Amino acid sequence: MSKKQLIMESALELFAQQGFDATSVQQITEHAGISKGAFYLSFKSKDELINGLIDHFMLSLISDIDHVVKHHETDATLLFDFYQAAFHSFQKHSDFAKIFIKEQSKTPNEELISKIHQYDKLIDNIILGMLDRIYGEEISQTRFDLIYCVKGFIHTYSHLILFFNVPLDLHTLSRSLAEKTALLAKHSETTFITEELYHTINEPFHVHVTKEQLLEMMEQKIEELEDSTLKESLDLLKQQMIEPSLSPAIVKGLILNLNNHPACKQIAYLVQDCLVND
Amino acid sequence: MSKKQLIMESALELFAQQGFDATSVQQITEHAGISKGAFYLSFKSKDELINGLIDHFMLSLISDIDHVVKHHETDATLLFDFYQAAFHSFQKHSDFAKIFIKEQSKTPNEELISKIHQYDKLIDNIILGMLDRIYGEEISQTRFDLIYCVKGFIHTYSHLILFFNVPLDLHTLSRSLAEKTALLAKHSETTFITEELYHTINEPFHVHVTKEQLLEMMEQKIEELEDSTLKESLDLLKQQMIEPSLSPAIVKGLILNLNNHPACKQIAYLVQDCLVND
DNA sequence: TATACTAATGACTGATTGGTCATTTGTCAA
DNA sequence: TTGACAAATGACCAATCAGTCATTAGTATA
Repeated sequence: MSKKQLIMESALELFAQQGFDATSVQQITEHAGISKGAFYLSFKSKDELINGLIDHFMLSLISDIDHVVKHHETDATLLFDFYQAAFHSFQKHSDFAKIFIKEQSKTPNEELISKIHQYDKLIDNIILGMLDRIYGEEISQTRFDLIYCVKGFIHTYSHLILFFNVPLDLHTLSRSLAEKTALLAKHSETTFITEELYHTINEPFHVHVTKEQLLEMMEQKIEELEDSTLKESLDLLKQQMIEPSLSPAIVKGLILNLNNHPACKQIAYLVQDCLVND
Repeated sequence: MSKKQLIMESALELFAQQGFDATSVQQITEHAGISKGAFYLSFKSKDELINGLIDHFMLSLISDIDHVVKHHETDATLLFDFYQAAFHSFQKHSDFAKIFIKEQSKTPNEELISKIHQYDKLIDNIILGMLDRIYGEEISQTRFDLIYCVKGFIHTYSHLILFFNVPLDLHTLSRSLAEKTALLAKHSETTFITEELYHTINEPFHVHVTKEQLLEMMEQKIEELEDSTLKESLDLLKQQMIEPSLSPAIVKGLILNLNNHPACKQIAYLVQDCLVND
């Protein structure tokens, strides 16, 4: 076993027990039976070690479930096998999994958050691909909500697997979740996460809507809408963006008008951003 | 605002951004505009502050959703109102909620983990009570699994609410989750979490606020409040706790007075627990 | 004004951290 | 045995932490 691997395994165990911050490099090297200096021959810093661990686990998990989804012949047992693969992967790398669930969104390291978010998107895509393949058009209204439900199931039940030392029947669990997922896919009808919302969430950093783009979006919305109050509010706000003339209170009120209608919330958000920041 | 409150609010903001460990007492006191020494006049240690914050938020959340579940007349909209209350509470105390979701089972502080686990069990009981009330025998095989599904839904969608700065329609979200929960309750059949397993995981427990602690909290609240009705209600209930003399109807009315004011809901919950159980 | 008391301060302590580097140890070939 | 080189060490550093305490500022009473 290479020194790097030795360190990673020692660190893993301690991180799972105590978390990143609470585990010192000293502890890691003592646990691995090496000196502090030797640690820094293998890793440039503690952060580099953490990054390496995250990469290792996430790639392992993702390739596990991706393999199941991609190389599956009949759709009949796909959901079941997906859950089975996910939970097995969690169990196999339980120390990794514990860290991942515990330190989900710690904030000292911007790079790390972005990395986890990227992996999360990959998982989303695998789940979405699976659901589309099984249900096709049937779930066109609820496919993004279904992703969140599947991830919610995995999260809560993983907690059970990882943090309670009881023998669990993963076969029954996977069967149970496959049944639940199928029920939601076939009968759920209410859309909460629209395609638009989903894409806004998943690209929050790169999304920069220019003033021109926003004006165009407003124009389009005005044509789509029926309600005259909303149409008028949008039109006034559009003019305000081109040539400010209204008082702040009026602008605020107009934005509130939009906020009251679900179909306009998204655009209200963008308009507010644009008019407040100018 | 008392110094204690000032510190708690300052700390809250910083904890939500950076986490517990990454936030120093120095930072908190600078943000609050007081000296480091003054911090230790209000709190015995940093841990005591953290404990205080957890207690404050969890009791607030629990009393919010408990109130909805207990005082609901028709079962028809109960699920919807439950989700609505939960998400509103999360949004209202979004800094608290962020901390709770981030640092779930983090610190090596044994006491804190146990505390959070105990609150989690309280929430489980409220959810279970709600589900039993709506569906009764119908869900006898799946009631414990349903708890985990409801919590899974709340967890994933809370993530959306808390960590992405987008406008969300909580009304639609609650409707959507109520629909999903109803689907699972009515059609799901596979049991994974048996009664035995559930009780193995959750050893019995009580969050116990002693009478003395509660009296002290009431005392403090009386000083904070302005409204004379609330002050008087609290004072009468305090005397009632020391030396019962009022009729049950009066006590009930006084508690209702408190319930009408958001800032007192949580203390109302505790007082009710104390006076009803005695 | 003098006195008594509490509230508030911030320099300080001792412990711990991530990271460095002069030194030692181990392992070769010559 | 020697010399050359890499591998490994751990004392050390600056920074930071939670928590303390002698001192000062502020306020109310006599």
